[in-house]
Amino acid sequence: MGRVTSDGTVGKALEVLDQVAAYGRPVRFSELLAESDFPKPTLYRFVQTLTNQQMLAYDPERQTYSPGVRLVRLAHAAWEQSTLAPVARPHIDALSKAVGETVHLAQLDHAQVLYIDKRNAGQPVEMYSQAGKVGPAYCTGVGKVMLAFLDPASAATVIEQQSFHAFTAHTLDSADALRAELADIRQNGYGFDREEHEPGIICVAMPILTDAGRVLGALSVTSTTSRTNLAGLEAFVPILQETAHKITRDAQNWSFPDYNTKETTGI
Amino acid sequence: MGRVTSDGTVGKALEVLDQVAAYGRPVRFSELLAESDFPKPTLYRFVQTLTNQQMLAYDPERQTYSPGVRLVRLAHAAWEQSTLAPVARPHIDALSKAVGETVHLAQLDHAQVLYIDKRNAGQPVEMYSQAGKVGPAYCTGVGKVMLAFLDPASAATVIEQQSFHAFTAHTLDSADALRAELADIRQNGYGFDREEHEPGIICVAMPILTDAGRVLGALSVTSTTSRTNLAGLEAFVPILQETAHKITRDAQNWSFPDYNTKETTGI
DNA sequence: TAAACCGGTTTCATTATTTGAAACTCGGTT
DNA sequence: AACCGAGTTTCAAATAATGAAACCGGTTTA
Repeated sequence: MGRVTSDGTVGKALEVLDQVAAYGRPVRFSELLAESDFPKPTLYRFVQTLTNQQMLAYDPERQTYSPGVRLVRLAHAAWEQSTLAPVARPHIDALSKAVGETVHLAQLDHAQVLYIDKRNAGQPVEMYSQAGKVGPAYCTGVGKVMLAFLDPASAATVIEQQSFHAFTAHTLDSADALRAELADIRQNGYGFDREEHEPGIICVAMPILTDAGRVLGALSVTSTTSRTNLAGLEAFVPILQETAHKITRDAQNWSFPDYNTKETTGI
Repeated sequence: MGRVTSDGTVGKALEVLDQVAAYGRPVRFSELLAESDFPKPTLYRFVQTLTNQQMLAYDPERQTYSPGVRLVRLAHAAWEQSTLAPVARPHIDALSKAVGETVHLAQLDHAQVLYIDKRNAGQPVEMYSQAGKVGPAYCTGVGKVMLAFLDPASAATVIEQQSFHAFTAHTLDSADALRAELADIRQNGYGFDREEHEPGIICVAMPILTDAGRVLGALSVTSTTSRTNLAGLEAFVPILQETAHKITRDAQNWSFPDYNTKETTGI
């Protein structure tokens, strides 16, 4: 678990915050302590401070900690300002309506795929996904297309960090297999998920690149093997490409108003 | 802007994070400095640290900072674990389908309403576009019903902090007017927004209370004066009440599995 | 052309905060 | 009555944060 560069006290506190978030359920202090490098009083004080600050929530009943509501407020601002979501929104609305299947918008965050937005079309697979959720990069359509177009140095670093857990029989199970697949994707300009993450779930994915070729994010259309097949999904490539280009265009022109009232308007 | 109790370095850094988020647009260092109590190098180092930690994102092009993607990841965990959203989800899905109008789920966060989830009658879930957004408590349906059933001491504190900005001609413009309205709401068990926040927008709201009467959150059904009127919305009271009760029941039984794999399953 | 200016960045001695071993509290065992 | 484990507090030593001042590179002003 290589630490980034631990910037002082703040970095350490945020490390603890991450630790709590990683559990995916409320945790007791002792559980954190067992997994932590910090001595007991140090960890204790971090948890106290974070709780004071509403970055953690404490349940006195169960004596557990979980990520706090303040994060929800902060994340709204992050989502609106630091992700592709606001620019992409109208385009993925249109895409979703046109293809009638579930659409995902994702960005790369460290070595993982971070889902930024999603549209469920008509009668979708009840698949459980949401904005803010993270997934593996090596076995999702969006993950692979982003890796494929990442600069070689960064790509190498990210590939290094993949775990290659075999979710299904089709999951790519080694760095070499992944690298071969990425070369393929670079060739075509888009990629598939061939039931590599979940059985029965397939998708076609398109990178969103700047004119200079830098990766901004990725788009995908997801379906099931019972409704269609890879050839069927491939038919969506032109509209995906067009949507990606529109997002690129808008992202590059994206500029913030000189003055934006801080007043909360609308809901 | 009264500081809570400023817990050391971490508290100060988070104060800066809040400051950036409050802008609602990317900000320059100098703008932050002008508004900040911190000396230049101190503020500079906080911004540096937060950026390193991906809590802020730096745009070298424009030389601006905005809340970072790490928050989106963390907030997902917060939303899943520390809010009513996961328990309420199936119930507001059903409610939304039944009433065919926009449904909101909110909680009280400090003196503000924090929107936790929402369903658009036509289009489904659009995650943090609304969730995470904050609004005034004194002029929204959900805000007023939560205040009405808050314990008197907390309610007084919150009322104290309202600004009573007149968004529309119908906005309650004083603490006294608000207190009278709250008494009314306590009487009825539910409340309305009579175009108090936005012209043409009306809603009926229902508190979500524990059996002991503690406020957990609130639900509302929103519509427009062109489509219906208050009497029309009042027809939704029984189903809103039923939904609120179901959420209460589930929230009280809510318990986390003993062991939950950390593996990312599904998307 | 020089001088002042401005936003951003770095230095470094001073100061205040963090740190963690140890010790303590409080329920619940043994 | 002694023990145990989870959580909490103490306090001197170690460390990290602090901020006045100075610096840098680009732009405007005199």
